[in-house]
Amino acid sequence: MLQDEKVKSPHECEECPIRHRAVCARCETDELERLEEIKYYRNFEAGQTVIWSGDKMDFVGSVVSGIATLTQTMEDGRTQMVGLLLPSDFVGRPGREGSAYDVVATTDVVMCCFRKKPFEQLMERTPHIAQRLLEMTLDELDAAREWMLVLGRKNAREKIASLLSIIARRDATLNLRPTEGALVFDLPLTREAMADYLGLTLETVSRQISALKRDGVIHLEGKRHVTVPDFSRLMEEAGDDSDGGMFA
Amino acid sequence: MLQDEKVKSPHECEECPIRHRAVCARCETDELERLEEIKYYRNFEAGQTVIWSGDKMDFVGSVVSGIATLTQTMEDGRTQMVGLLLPSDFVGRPGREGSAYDVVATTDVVMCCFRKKPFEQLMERTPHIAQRLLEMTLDELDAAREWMLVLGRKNAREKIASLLSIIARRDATLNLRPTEGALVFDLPLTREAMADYLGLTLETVSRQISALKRDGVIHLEGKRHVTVPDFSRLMEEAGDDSDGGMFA
DNA sequence: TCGCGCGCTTGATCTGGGTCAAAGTTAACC
DNA sequence: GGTTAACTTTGACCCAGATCAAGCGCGCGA
Repeated sequence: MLQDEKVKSPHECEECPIRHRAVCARCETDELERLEEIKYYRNFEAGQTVIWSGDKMDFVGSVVSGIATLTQTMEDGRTQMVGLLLPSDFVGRPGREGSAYDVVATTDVVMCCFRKKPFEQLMERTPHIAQRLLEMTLDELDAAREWMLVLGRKNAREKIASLLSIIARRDATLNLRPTEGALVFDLPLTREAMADYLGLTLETVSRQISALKRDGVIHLEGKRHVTVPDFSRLMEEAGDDSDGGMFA
Repeated sequence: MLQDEKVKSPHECEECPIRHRAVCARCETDELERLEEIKYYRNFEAGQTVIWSGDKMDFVGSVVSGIATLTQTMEDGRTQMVGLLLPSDFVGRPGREGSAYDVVATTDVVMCCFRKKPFEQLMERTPHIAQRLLEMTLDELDAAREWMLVLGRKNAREKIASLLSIIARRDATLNLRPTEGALVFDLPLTREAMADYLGLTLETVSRQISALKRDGVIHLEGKRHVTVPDFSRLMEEAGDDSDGGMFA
């Protein structure tokens, strides 16, 4: 299962791209050294499963680069994505043996891993880590609740618009692109993955994207490259007016 | 807005019904004394709004008794419940000014409150509180993700069965009822509140409850009193087979 | 005791999105 | 450079659940 996995030469925490957003964000230099002792890197290829639901997890860690998804599957095969893991997001749960979800890399992914036991011990002695993890978990909970509204009460068009606006927004903040006028980004998900995220079928996703294109809300180049000429228009289509603190 | 609110005479933490499940669960006696200094009780009547979405929160706290809900509302009035707060559940978010959701008491509720600032300060000096809060938040996140599957992929009948089995399960653990054979409990929610939880209309909720009754999955006395003759049958109807660790 | 209202049930009809089917696109791989 | 397979689009049709509309029944206040 892991034969195609390569181990990259480790790099220094101080120059890590997610140094100031991951679990380690609040750590002082000495705390970082302690973390550095127990960390290692793992690479996953696009499509590869990082962790299977039910498996016991012997590590926790952060996504350094790439995108992974958290999904739940019913016996009959219906699946629902329950989390989208971007760089700096944390994987695994301290104090729990197994994973409740499948974690799958949707692009090539580099993860910064810590063996679970040592990490848990370190966490007890290092409040900065627990504090940051609490903060991140609360943010994830807010995001999950936002998605409950999307899943429970929005129609297909609003769902697509919601997903696009979220991807656009995080892309703008991650890449710090100027955002003068039009937003431009690449969809990191297939139509099927979008459907799994939104509780739709891939056909409906395709139709609604076509409709948004036809109505001029978005512009498409190829299947994945999206231009949003007017972000507030997209927000309107998503059903949440207030322009989301995008330009705060 | 708060004129009908009464302040109950405070009682001792040591004999508090949620002593061992709330944020304070891990606190030692001395830590509890520190908490006791900044705590106060508030009572809310059924139907009363505890916190309005967007309001700045000057306190955080635990539900001591009764049931409250967390809901999100869109401009056009569509609402989605995003959390169900039972005794011992925590309300409010340290490190954030305003509430993102409406918090509404669905039954009479007693809350154990802490002024936000002092609580945050105390939390910094008391890892036991932060640890417990992290644990509770991770559990809430798991519950939220479970609901995302329900909202995104289950049909109306499965949704109702899922809700019933969750209520049945927590009722069994809270009240420590023997659970020999049939489960019996009262629905703490109106049909409309169930609909808001499940992303359905109240008519569909009503129809599906009638259908489950007709099919012998549940038995109803009045509108609220439910008997589940065969719990595993209910689980099957909910779409998740594995009998949920109910008898662990 | 009556009547009013709220919460609930049930029926009739409509429709958004699912399902099934087929064909178009793109990119990877001989 | 052509074949293939994965991904996507589009069309036709159908059904689960929404919507609209009546009525029921219990509890509360006068």
